[in-house]
Amino acid sequence: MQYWLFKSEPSTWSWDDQTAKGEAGEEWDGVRNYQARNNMRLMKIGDRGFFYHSQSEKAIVGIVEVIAESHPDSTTDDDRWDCVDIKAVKPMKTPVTLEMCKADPRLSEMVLVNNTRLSVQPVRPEEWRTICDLGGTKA
DNA sequence: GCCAACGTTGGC
DNA sequence: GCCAACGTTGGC
Repeated sequence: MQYWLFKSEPSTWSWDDQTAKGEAGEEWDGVRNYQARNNMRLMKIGDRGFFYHSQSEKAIVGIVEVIAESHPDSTTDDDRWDCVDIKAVKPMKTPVTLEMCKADPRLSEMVLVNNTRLSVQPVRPEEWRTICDLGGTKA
């Protein structure tokens, strides 16, 4: 099982939008970046991810689960772009802000901290545990 | 709102 | 195949 992080601007697609979809989940579409797409192609059903709000909030706000593996992105005819489906699992008890991640030495090598622009990124198991801890949430 | 970082495009 | 120009993202 792998861990990931999904980044979204709350004004475009927020945690509330995601939870409103319930068990049915939703496509993580609109990704037009090869690295992010390649990460999605590696995902398996049951993999877990953090849901991160960029821009104003800059915090990990919830946990999601992959419910469909990579398939063509329905929002484009361009066959270069694939996406997965994810569903909300649970919110973080306390949102884990970017500031907290930067301040924690255990997270100094996190992609979120070092490559701010990558919208779908891998998370190491130890980073996953650290963030769950900071967020007061059991994985 | 600005700007740095990064990715992509297109001319050569 | 290189590299300059451009566009986009996201933190500040």
